[in-house]
This record gives sequence, C-alpha cells and structure tokens, in this order.
Amino acid sequence: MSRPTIAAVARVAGVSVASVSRVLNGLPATEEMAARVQQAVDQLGYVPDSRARSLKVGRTFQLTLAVADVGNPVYVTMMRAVEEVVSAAGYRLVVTTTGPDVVDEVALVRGMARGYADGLVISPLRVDDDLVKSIQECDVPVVVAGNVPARAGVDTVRANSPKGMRLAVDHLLDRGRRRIAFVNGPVDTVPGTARSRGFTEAMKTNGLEPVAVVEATDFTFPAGRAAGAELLDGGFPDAVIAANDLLAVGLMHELAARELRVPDDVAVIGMDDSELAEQSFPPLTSVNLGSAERGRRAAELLLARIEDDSRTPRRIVVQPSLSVRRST
Amino acid sequence: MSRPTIAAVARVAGVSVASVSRVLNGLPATEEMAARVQQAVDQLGYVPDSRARSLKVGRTFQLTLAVADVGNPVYVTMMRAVEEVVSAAGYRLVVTTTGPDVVDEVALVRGMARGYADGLVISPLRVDDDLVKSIQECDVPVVVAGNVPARAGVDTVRANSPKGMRLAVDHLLDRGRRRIAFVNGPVDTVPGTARSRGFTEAMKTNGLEPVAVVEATDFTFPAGRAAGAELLDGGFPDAVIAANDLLAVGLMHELAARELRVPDDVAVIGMDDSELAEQSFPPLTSVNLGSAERGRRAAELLLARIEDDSRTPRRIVVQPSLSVRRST
DNA sequence: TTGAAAGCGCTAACAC
DNA sequence: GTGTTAGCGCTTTCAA
Repeated sequence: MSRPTIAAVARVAGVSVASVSRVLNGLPATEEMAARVQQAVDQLGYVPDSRARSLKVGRTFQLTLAVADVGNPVYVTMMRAVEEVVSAAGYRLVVTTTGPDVVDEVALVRGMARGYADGLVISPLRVDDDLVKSIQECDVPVVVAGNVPARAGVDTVRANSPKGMRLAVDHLLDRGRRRIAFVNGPVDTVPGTARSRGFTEAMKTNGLEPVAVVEATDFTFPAGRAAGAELLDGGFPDAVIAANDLLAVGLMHELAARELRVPDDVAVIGMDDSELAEQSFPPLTSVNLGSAERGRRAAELLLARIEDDSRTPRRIVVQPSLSVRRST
Repeated sequence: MSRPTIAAVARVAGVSVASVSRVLNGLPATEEMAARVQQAVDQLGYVPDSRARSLKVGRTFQLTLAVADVGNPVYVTMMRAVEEVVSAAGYRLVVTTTGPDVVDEVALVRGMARGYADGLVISPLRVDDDLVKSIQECDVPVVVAGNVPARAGVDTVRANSPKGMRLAVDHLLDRGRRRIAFVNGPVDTVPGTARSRGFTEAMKTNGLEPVAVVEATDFTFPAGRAAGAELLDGGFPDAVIAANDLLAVGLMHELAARELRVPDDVAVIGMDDSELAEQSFPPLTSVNLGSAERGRRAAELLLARIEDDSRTPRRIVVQPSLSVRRST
C-alpha cells in the first residue's frame, strides 16, 4: 500500500484538500475542522510529501555545507555550528565533501541550480575566477566561509590569519624562542596563501628570519609528518608553527621519531584549535581562528540572504585568539 | 529573471516539451532534434529542476546517513566509504547527526516518510522497540549499520565486537600483560553492550579476572579521561582496553597526567582503528572493526534494496583485525 | 519519431 | 471559514 496523500485525508475527514492543507499549516480553521482533519491524519498515518511541497512553494528547506575534507577536524567544529543555526531555523543540513580540486567546487556550485537546496555555505580550499563566477551566477544564495575578492560582491565570513600568525609568533617570542620555522599547506590554497603572508609579516614585524619554511602537499596528517621530515633535515628550529592542527600533529610525530621533545627541544603551534588540539599529546597550543563562530555567522548570513536577496553583501572577519596548551 | 523551465527550452528550440525531456534523458530522437534541443539548452543555460523531477519520478536521488556524533572519527571513515559507493551510483549523500538519544533516532526515521531521501543508512547508538518498529514501518528502505534483533527483518551490517575483544585480550597476553582493565562506553548503547559481553567472554576464555571495569558517560574524549581517572583511582592495571579510540586517547591523557608511561607502565588498546589511532601519541594499537567496509556494505545493501524491495533481508557481519601500534 | 495532455502531491488564489 | 481549482516543472503514457 502506498503512502496516503492529502486527498485521502480529505476524503476520510469529509472535507476539502484545501482545508487539510490549512489545518496542517496552522492557518485559521474551526475547532471542529481541525479535530476532524487531525483524526484522519492520525488514522491514515499521513505525512506530507516534502517533494511536492518543495515544488509548490519553491523551497526545499534544505541547506548545503560544502567542505574540502570531512576528515579535517576544523570542519567538524564548523559543521556543528552551522547545523545548530540552520536546524533552529527549520532547515535540514546537507554536508558535502568537495575534495581539493577547484573544478569540483565549481561543479558543486553549478549543481545548486538543480534546486535541491535553498542555499549553500562553501568553504573553498582553492578559489579561481570560475568559482567566483559560478557563485555570482548561482540561482540560490551562497555564502563563502573563506576569502574571495571584495569585488566579487558575495557574503563572506573569514578568519584573520595574519593576526593569528602574529599571536603565534608573539607567543613563541614570549617563550624565548627565536629559531622559528613554518610548515604551511599548499600555497595555492586560500588558507595557504593567507597564512604564508601572515607568517612573513609577523616575522618581519619582529625583525626575525625564518629558520625554514616548507610547504606540505596538503592539509593532512601524513603530509604534516612528511613536511616535518623535510624541515628537520634542513635546519634546527626551536619552534615550529603549522598551518593547521593536522599538520602540527603530523609534525609532532616526526619530532618524536627523531627523539626531539615537545616543547623542551621544539615548541609547536597549530592553527584552528580543533578538538584534535586538545586530544593530541602533548596538548597542542593552537591559534583559534574562530571556526565555530565563522560557521555560525555564515549560516546566519545565508538565512538572512534567503529572506532578502537584495541586501548588500557583508564581509565579516572573525578575530582569532590563542589557546595555549602544553606544546609550547 | 527566473530560471528557465523546460517549456522555455521547448519554445526556443521550436519543439515540444516532451521532446526536450526525451533528449535530456537520452531517449531516442533524431540527430537534428537532439542538436536543436541542445542548442536551446546551452543558450538558456537550462538546468532541470530536481524538485519537479523528484515529484514526478518519485525519487530524490538523495540518500541519508545518520550517525550519532560527527566528531567521532569512526564515523568519518564510515562516511567516506558510504559516500564513495552512493555517489558512484548517482546519489547525493546527506549526513545527519542524531545525537545520543533514541527518541531523536526514531524521529529521524519517521521523518524519512516525508520523502526527502530515497533511503537511509543509520548507525544507531541506542536501539529500542520503537526504533525497530519505525524502521520496519518506514516508507523508504533502511539499512542498519549496527545491531538489531534478527527477527526485526531488516538489512544490517555489523561488527564482530566479541571477536575484536578476543583479538585485543590475546594481544595483551602475548605482550605479557595480565592485569587488564576495561573502559567501556555507556552500557545501554549498542556498542557498549556488545563490547561489554565481548570483554567478559574474552577474559573468561583466558581464565582472567578484570582488574577494573568502568563505564564512561559517553563515547567521547573527555569521558575517556574522566573514566580513566576513576579507573586509576581504583586499581593498578598493566593494560587497558577502551571501547573506542576517543575513550582510549582520553585515557592516555589521564595516564600521562599521572606520569604513567604508555606502553611501559600501562598498555592501551582502542577500538575502531580510526584516523585518530595513528594520529595519537603514542600511536594507538586499535581493533579494526571494519568501519570502512561496514559503510561500504551498508551502502551497497541500501542500493540493492532500492532496486528490489522484496529481497530477503541480509545480515552481514564484518570481521575485525588488529592494528598494532606503539601503545602496546 | 514527435506532440498533446494527464498527472505527481501539494499550496494559494479566488469564490462562496 | 471552507471549497474549487489552477498550477509548481517535470516525465510519460497515448495518439498521430
């Protein structure tokens, strides 16, 4: 037996389909009408079909969050924050993994035109003109959790990496470290670029030269370990800043393999302040780039734009803080 | 300007909407027809509306994966596996977090009747009669990645926890440990029950008495640390098995706080063999309960049932293995 | 091979 | 306050 439709409910209740719809949507109706409808609904076990509703009202009540890698704990934090905001507003959240390639990001944004979601929060790893264009042309609202040019005219929420880097470098100086190295992720990514610039500036401000800078192949744990090996083969830092927590933890494994102690021999700072930072050993000092707040703000921006598509795009910058733990 | 519809394409191409639909769906048509339609599609930038399509064909081409906690790395592994299988079959994956309560799981399953997805893979933390009933009554196919009674008559893919426990205990005995303790998660959960039973059996088989057994409040890192404190206040194990990797890592932090060395003073084994196991320090020996394979098999079962709802329910058991690392 | 037309299940005018 | 009805955009008979 197939699912009952609104027509079946109407028949059983002896009323019109419109009345059933009204009662179900809380529109004005007499007590008696409401009762009859409710009884029929219960009797048949009727549940409205969201597909049909979507088609009619032009909304799916579904929002998409696109991240590069579900295995990166920073996205877990962001995902939780986004989920909280959108579900409070009555939306379901669809989490999609784009992978590292910009073409897949573009395909995803273009695919939004199919209308399976009412909006998109995307945290792009790589950005090019195609991606910006696809966002601008997208039929549904898109909010970027990351960095796109201001002239793109899209809502964005981003971190302040340079300031975060300053926090990290200042902290290391406080701890008496001078021989500072940097493990970045791929510099052709959005976070990679931002952190590279931030690191360079922060070092220059303090009149320091980096002991070494290496670029990991991606933002993952194994890449962090490999980058750590490369770094340590080339120099003897007394502190290393890593572009995210996964890289930092990978690096710490390489340090351990070489019997270098953290923080005694080498201090390590990560970025993102994800759950991994407190779970790692020793617990990782990490720059909190506000991923929870960024997620929350991005979701709010998206909801606001769904309400009113004509509002002027906002560019929110979330300020960082430092979570000091035992790795420094 | 609003999105072009199939009618607009038909108008521009000077053909009927039916022909446009046919060309788009690869049904027989003349070369010329195909060309004209394609040109109109390109010109207008037409993209079919998946909502309308869903309503008509009765499918959303969307599948749901429901897990208790996105922050648990075991689900990352499972999610990746499920995603791979379903996207290869042309479906989008919606990942939903249910939280720890069975009522929310039930609500989720019931909500599937709204038709926003064509199927569900659920990994329930807690199972009761209501949940089983809601799964049986569900309008769309449901596959359980976990343990429900055979009489429920639903497709399931589950781990073999008892055998996993045996692997863990045998390994510890090999390493010369005898004073074995166990940190379980809540025993009113599916994995909690299974692991409790498995541990008890494995110990009995070897004629051993546990030094201590404690039950963490949930399967998280902080709960692991708290449970570790309780455990160590009560006894002096030379090895601890934890019911999952997060608990194991939490426990290791407590050990470190008490200046107990892993594995010298206390060996530690986790379960799940998630990415966290290799990221932790020291790297964690962990029972691989086949989460990737369970995800893959569950997804395959779901696709098969969508194809043919009359097939007899299958109950797949995935065998465990042990990933030995430095924590033992 | 192509076109006309009937819906899929629902909501929102509009008329009563 | 309630019922009738026209679609939302698409696919799929059914005829031509």
